[in-house]
Amino acid sequence: MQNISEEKCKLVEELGLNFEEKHNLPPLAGRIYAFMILSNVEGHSFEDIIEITCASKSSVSTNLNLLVQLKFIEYFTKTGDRKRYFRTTKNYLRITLEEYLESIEKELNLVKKVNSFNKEHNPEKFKKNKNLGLIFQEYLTTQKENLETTIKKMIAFNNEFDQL
Amino acid sequence: MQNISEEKCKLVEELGLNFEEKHNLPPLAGRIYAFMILSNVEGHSFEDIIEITCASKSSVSTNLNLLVQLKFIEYFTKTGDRKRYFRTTKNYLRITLEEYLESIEKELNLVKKVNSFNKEHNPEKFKKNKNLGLIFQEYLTTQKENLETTIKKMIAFNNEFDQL
DNA sequence: TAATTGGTTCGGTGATTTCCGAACCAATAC
DNA sequence: GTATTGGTTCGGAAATCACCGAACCAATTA
Repeated sequence: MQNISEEKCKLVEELGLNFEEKHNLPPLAGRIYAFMILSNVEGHSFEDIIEITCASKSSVSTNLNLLVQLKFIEYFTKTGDRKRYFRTTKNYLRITLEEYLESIEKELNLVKKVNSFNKEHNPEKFKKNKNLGLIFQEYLTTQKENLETTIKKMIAFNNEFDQL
Repeated sequence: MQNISEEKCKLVEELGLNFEEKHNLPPLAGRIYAFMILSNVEGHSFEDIIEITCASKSSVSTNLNLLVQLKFIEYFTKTGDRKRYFRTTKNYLRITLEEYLESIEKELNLVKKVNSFNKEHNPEKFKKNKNLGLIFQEYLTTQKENLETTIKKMIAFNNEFDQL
């Protein structure tokens, strides 16, 4: 991290680590993405990012393409300029939530499967843990609903914003 | 996976993978834990687990100890028997939720930090995304509350159960 | 045509992870 | 004391990952 304030640098490190974990990104991708979220500039060139992250051309290329492919970032061009400029996609928060939603749905299915497996094959155990299992299922369902309404809110907000 | 039905075997694989991801466990630990959750028997010996998982003594030892240390499982002994018997801890669901809670709290803090950073350093950007940021923060807060009430419910249920 | 720019692809290296086998240790059985 | 049982510890092998540099390519400029 060059030429950026210590505060920003630290926050990039922390936020980058978070993306790394939550979205299974390579460290460099996490840092690039974190940097963009904390940046005011609308569009960073390939070169900018090399300089800022102190990484090699090849690594930056790979990781930028990964982020584009996963729709965390997008790029645009300027006429008469061969460079590509990168920025976070407008919907990055929504994409994050949609990812969570998918993962919660997967877990909810799994929990249901486990519950029904134990109900059939280990009835004693199921009886003993029945209520806990149901509480957990209920929890996941609530999480799911919260996610769904939040995503709807975000979509509504974006639509409203686009019409201005 | 030896001597267990194909259905159980598949579910162990799936559930194990889930634990692996969600709790950052080594694959073998995930499978051991998954197997125990799907099992009726109250207490599996070291040998049982070696046989079931088809893993080496050393790996099983390491991973059992890891699971004990993380409080996913616990062991007990029988008088006149040197073996240790392992079972899932009674509170494994609650522990899972408490882990989630911690991770949500961390994320909520981070989001607040990012919001206040952008508010100070990138006011334009902050203004544009203000509402989205707040919606996200609100979402995290709701998740947190849901977690907290669920944990309380589980504690209450366990207390009630213990008194029987 | 030759040189430069913007970026990609490929082979390899160092770090990390997961598991194994062998040696080992401590408690019990003979 | 010696053998067996139950389990731990240690060194290393195989697999995976993140990153790098060098070679490369395609479009533009000189």
